Amino acid sequence: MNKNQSLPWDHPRFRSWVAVARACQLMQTVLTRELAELDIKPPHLDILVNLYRFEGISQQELARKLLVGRSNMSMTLPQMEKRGLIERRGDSRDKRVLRLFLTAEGRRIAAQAMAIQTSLIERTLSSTPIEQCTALAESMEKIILALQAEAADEAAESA
Amino acid sequence: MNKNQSLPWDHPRFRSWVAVARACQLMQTVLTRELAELDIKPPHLDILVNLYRFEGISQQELARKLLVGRSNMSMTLPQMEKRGLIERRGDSRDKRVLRLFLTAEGRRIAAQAMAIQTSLIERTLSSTPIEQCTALAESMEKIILALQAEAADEAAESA
DNA sequence: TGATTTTTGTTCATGCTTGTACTTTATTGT
DNA sequence: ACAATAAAGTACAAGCATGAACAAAAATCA
Repeated sequence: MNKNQSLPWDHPRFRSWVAVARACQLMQTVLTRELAELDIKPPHLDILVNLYRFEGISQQELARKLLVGRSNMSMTLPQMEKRGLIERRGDSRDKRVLRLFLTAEGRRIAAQAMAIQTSLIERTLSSTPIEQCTALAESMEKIILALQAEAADEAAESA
Repeated sequence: MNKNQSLPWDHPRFRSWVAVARACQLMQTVLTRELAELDIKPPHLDILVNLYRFEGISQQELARKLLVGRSNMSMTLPQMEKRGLIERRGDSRDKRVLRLFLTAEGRRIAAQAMAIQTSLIERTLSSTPIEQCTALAESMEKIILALQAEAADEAAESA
């Protein structure tokens, strides 16, 4: 036998994380389907939400917040601009940066999309009590910090 | 003002889920980097793990477990077969299905990849006590069930 | 000031995932 | 047995995300 005690799926933390990953994947799938009626996808929602909160942010800053590459923004944002959801204005002080704003239409779609997402989350997590959600958030914050440290380490390694 | 109480990011469950999603995204990024030394990516690891556990599974069953489309398997598995990680043998009873097996090399890579993943998870979740991980897993299981119900609903709707 | 380095954003080639249409083989119903 | 339906796998085109190479502008610093 394969000394079963060392198989990954017997480790409690491993099992926990597998569940987390699976839940995320499913949430993404369902959210994608529900956002289809607004003709947008989860990445667009992430962008809209961030522009809603942080008006006038630059493409670079937005990419950092979303944990994606700059080129991703360079591909996606012009599409959203053509669809009239956002506007890109050059910064007067620094001619390199483009500052991002929601249009009226963008704000409207953002509100609807956030309502859909919020509803989905509330529905899905309704069986998990608030205090457990809070504990969950705290665990995740710690994990996020640990992972950012990992990422920074690897980046430094390659430098 | 925008009646702040209704803004999504003020809802505790919303905030919790945003943290979960972010943690998943970071975990995926770091895992991708660490698996690079074995020249595989997270989807390959998922496949290897499932073949490790469920030898002789069909492509269809594998796709279902991984929550991806059949065409995905049809694209990915031949690549892995060419790289000598897996083997596909026709079922003698049902000539439609291909049953999947790890090669010796595949088993070797799978073990190394699982070690990398386990180590990453243990490292990252080390600051979260075991009993909290267990609670986390239980929350996630409930969420998974809720989401599968959602998915089934929407599938039935379109039927 | 003038040269070097950083920063911002774009472009392009690559690879992954998805959905749809299609072929082959099993199963079901009459 | 035969026709109709369902299931397993494949092929292909389209959409996204990524990383590397690039151009323009700003910051650093000598």
